[in-house]
Amino acid sequence: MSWTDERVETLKRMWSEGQSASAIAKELGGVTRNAVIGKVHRLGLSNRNDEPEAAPAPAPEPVADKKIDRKPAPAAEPARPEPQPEVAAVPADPAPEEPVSQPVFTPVPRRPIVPAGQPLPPQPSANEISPETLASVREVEKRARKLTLMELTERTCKWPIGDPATEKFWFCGLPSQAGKPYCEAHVSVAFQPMSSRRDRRR
DNA sequence: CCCTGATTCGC
DNA sequence: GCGAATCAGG
Repeated sequence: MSWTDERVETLKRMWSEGQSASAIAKELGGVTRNAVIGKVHRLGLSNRNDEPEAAPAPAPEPVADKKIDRKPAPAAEPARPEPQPEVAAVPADPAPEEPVSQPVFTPVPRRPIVPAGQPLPPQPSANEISPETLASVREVEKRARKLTLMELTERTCKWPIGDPATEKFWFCGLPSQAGKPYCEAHVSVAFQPMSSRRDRRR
């Protein structure tokens, strides 16, 4: 495969979208992520920042006859946001945040909103999940790999376990179902078929 | 071990 | 110019 204009265009587009080199390589086909990265560098767009502002400040230093020893160059780091893969798909909210206290001033600015200690796992609160399934899930969670956010991959179950406000928090991490964000057990509780309950005929 | 981008260097 | 191998890191 060669870098046709079209392929380069796709590369540029995806790269600017924050896609990873491997994802781009996969999309293009016929190339490895190394090839993509190599091309990216050759095209000079390794820096995924195109902020209109942030003028590099030319600072020509017109005066030449000033024997001032300049320091190597401050080189200010713009600090890029680095688009992290969204984990927003996390179901439920085990620890409901204290909804902003009244505009009235309160002597006690904050209270220990964290009961902590309790499992509180039944995420999909609403729906009815068969006790068997639930028990099965609880069982599976005992074998959770307890991964941290960073350790999650496309192939690990991203089901959160525990209370994010405490140390007792981690992600399931067991092998996820192909294409799904969760392992088999968690997929079963995450994706309810709209009418899990005995459909009442009209 | 999974993955990420960065760099090197023979082709 | 190309990209595999390698490096450095989360």
